[in-house]
Amino acid sequence: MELDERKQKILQAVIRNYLETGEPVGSRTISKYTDLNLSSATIRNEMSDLEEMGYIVQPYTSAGRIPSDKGYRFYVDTMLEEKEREIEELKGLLGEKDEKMDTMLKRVARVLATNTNYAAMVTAPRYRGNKLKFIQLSQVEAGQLLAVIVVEGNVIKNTILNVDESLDAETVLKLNILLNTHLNGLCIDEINLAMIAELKRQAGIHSGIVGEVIDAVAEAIRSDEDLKIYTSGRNNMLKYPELTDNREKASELIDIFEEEHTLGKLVEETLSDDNNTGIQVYIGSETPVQSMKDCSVVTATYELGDGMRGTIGIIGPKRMDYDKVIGTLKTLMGQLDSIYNKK
Amino acid sequence: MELDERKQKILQAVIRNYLETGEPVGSRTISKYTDLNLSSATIRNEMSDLEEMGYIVQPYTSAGRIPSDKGYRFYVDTMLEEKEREIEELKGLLGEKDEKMDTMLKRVARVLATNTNYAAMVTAPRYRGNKLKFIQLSQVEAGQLLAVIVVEGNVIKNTILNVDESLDAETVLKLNILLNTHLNGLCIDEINLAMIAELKRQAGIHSGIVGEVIDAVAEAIRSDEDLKIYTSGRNNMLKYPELTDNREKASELIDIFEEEHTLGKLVEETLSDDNNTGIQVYIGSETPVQSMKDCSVVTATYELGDGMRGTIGIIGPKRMDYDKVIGTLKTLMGQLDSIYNKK
DNA sequence: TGTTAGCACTCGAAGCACGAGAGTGCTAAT
DNA sequence: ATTAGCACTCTCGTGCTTCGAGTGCTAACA
Repeated sequence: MELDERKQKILQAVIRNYLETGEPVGSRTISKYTDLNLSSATIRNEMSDLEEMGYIVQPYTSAGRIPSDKGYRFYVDTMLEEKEREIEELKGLLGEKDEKMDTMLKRVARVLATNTNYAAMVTAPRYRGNKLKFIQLSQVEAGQLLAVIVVEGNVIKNTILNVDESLDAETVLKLNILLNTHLNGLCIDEINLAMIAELKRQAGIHSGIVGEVIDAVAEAIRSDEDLKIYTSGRNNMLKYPELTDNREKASELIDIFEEEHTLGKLVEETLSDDNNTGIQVYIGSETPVQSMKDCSVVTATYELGDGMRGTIGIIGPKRMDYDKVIGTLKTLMGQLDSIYNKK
Repeated sequence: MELDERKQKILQAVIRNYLETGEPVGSRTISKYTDLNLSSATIRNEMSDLEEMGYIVQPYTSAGRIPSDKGYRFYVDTMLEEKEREIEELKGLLGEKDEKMDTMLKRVARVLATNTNYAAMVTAPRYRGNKLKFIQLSQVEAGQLLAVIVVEGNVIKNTILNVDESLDAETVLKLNILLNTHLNGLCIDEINLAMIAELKRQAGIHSGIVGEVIDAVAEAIRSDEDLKIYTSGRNNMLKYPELTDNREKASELIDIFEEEHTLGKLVEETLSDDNNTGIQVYIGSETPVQSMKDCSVVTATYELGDGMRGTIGIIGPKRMDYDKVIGTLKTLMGQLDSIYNKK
């Protein structure tokens, strides 16, 4: 059977209507809703076909129809109307490139959540493959060495190292020069064992410290551990009865946001897909996280400068307003881009 | 009417039972439950008295009784059995004094939440009145100056300053020495205008930078803005039907955790009370946050060194296991104390 | 005087029947 | 190919009844 234009129109009408109301939609509604001027009986026949083809389902005999995952997928793939939305609140965020990254991201999450009425998550950019910009060792007190590591994009990482020996100012200065001259401008892949050995050799009796610093640098750049995720609006999930009609479901859903590594899975998936246009939609069972099978997730990758990539995600019910969400994300991407890349 | 020993025993039995079951408790239950060897009829009379005195209430005519806020209050004030609990998982946390503070606190929150089955929050210590330990300026690139500020307790704060001028290494070194010699060991109150003026004078043409650094220091120490709160287990709230029997209630409750300044109110309250023993219990309407009037909140203040104080809070239903929660908090306080203060 | 047994009464929870309404699928007419 | 008509199905809300837990009161008892 073929999905001709009329069937498509009906499918679209069913989905649109269901997105709005959340109720199964019947043939009579469609008959009035569309400009097809068909009677409900005709629509019924068509809907029967659509059901057979798997685009819509009946929750129970003689109820209206609701879209299946396949239906949503078709809708998202072919029927979206790009309505570029203006996110007014977001305008106020621009301009402060070197503002603390985390306040910025936190705010982005909040704006997204309140704007869409879904839950939002934003991951801090992962600086895998990114360049080291600056290292600074300072002796804070005897036996305690503070290592500050700055990575391209002004991401800053502090670590306190405990050292046995007490160092004089000059030694610290020497170490700083040593480290900076050799390591600055390199990305993690370029710091190999040979180089570490050479550094240690030059550091002489302080090779131990160099080792520790290198570890700290590796740690700073290693992204997994540092995967910070900001979320907002998880209570929005409670607004959608189909997601939280019983306690366990609700609890499970709220719980997802507690465990960072669960959300991390979403991120992995998104980032690993290199050739995406930037926006990705997971509908129902398509999501990599099993416990979100009743949700849809829309993710977008943002880029700040060389290879610094983070993810923004919106999590909501399957009947989310894909148009709006995708539009919102797109404008947001644009804004971030113009703040961090063009300028 | 007097609250004689028998009445107390009955009150206690009612509360204990209600804490366990969450169901209104009837006279017959008490009659069997206690070692008083009284018939249900007698208990009924006593319960009638207790109700008249305001310690218990009937949710509706001819149902069992549940404790009122006053009842809980009496219970908490006079009837708690200190069962010092061991929090096994917590043992693993010790020893790492200079570990990153925030991972530590996050973990504390999680352990508390899973251990008690309530929601937990932990605020990072506010270092009001705390001493500056170390300042380090470094030129990261032309026009960008990185200021690292370390406060007692190894709380580290980074700021990037944009400066017009490009400085040579020697100047930066001089500024560092200048700042450190004058400011180290001081707390925010001790850095007055006269001192700032003197510093600026000595900095000569770089007085502008000094000004910015001082601002950054002030910002670093100013606690309100930096009030970080770690939460965990908010989905636990969904486990208690009386808190989340309808959507709005649930949503409102989950929402509380989203807004840091709401939780902040609890903290304010706790910290401002100087002469407390360290643990404070707010029952129902006693809490400073209106939207938590169906909850109880148990907060504790922890101290790390000189005046660095933070708050730990457990939020749950009024029928929370006060014994357990208070016990848990107490042992936890002890552990924190031994890690950070004794050592 | 304090305690207890007995009993009528109250009220919510759970179960059941029933009708209304929305929607379908099929058939026959257009 | 479309549509009107109709019987059928299923959910949802409503009202009714029953059940049981629990109370309050009274009268008897130690």
